[in-house]
Amino acid sequence: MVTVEEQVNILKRKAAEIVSEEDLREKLERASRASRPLRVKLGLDPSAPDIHLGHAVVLRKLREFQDLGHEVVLVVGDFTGRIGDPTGKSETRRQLSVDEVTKNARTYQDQAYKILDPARTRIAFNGEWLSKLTFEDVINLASKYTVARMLERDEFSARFREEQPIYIHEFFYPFMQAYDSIALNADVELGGTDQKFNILFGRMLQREYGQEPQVAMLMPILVGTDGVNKMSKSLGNYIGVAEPPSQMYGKTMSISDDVMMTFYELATTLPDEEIEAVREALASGRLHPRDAKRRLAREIVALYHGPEAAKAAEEEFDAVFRKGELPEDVPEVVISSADLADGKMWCPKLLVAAGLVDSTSEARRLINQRAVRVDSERVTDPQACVAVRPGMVVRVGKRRFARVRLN
RNA sequence: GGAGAGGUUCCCGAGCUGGUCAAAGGGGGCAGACUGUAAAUCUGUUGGCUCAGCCUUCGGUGGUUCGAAUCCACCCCUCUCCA
Repeated sequence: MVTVEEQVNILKRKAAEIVSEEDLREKLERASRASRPLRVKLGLDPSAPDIHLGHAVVLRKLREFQDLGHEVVLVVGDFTGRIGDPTGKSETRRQLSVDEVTKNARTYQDQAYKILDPARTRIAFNGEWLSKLTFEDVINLASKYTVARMLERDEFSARFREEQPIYIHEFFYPFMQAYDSIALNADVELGGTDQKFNILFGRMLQREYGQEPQVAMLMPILVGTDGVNKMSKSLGNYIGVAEPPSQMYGKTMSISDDVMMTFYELATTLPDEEIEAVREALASGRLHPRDAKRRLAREIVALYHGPEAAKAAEEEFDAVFRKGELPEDVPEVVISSADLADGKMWCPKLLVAAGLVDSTSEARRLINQRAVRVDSERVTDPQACVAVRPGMVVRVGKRRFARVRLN
């Protein structure tokens, strides 16, 4: 049996903030005495089902709760998703159909189980309770908070200051998320530090509804591969947990040295001492940053695909990018022989057909920029026609490849 | 409801005394050089089309004109102030 103190120590590791640690300890104590697990909640956005290393930071913490015997509830925001959330400006976020939500939730679940223990995970859809609230209920909820306090939220205050529109219904998102906590009677809610407002909101609302407030556990936000913005699907700077080993490895190698240690801390499960050792070796110059990053990439791939795959990914990476060889798994594209004239095809057209570029205009530009190769022959003339042979490899830039198959 | 400011290409943001505007500049993206597929730096490119030309773009719809992102009318949307 793990003592409460030990639990607290495990759980606070790597957390950015806990509101409050005292509450957590108390809840753990009571739970332990009553041999009842804590109910730990995480909300999911059903519109972007791909889980990346940023999510993994939070999921891993959830896993720790599970390993200590607690219960995890993943709340799929199907209701929230159906309403559509116009964050930012003009583009109203697309409303999702019921089918899409279930499909996305499924994908999410599959990916999340790479980290979580399915046996101790419960999935809930918030439409289950939110769709039942009456207008009166909603008004009642809304009466618990003031506009001024709502505007304390960073995102709102910034938009207000910059005279950007804030729609009334956006004020309801914190209420919805908080109500989830009430509906579940959550003991703990996890999230990134960017969720602080929403999660604290849950605490306040639970108190209003006579529940014991949940503990807010905030995990650090992982930066994306660009090293600047937070990792997110929409920014395209993410490494997905479901990505193939070679991509994971490559993407990791492309992050900047500056954020490498952050990745060591948040994206690997290495013990603190190991990470410290790497940091010191780097600082003293004993370790080449490239080699530190190679190790990082191996660690990350191994976490999701196993050590074998990590090794293979490294070998392939070396072959492709250090020796300039072709990757093993060049995606095949089928070209219809009906599109050929005399066995040849206009090069820009070929690139479009191969799905390597979006338009012939783009292809022309890339050819002019000497970025296009057919079987390692550089194409320099945008007018060029190339003889299309099965098995030939078309390449754009360093990382876009396609192997041609006829018909 | 009234008064004012605004809606421009992925984003920010010029242009708005009508043609020389596919639209300055910056950011981001992509590509090339240099490298460690790092960063920094330099260079090119960034609507589409078999492309020295043509086609579609500047909130929407109509109009004026040989010609409109630029002028006019109406409409839609955002922000500020007043009520």
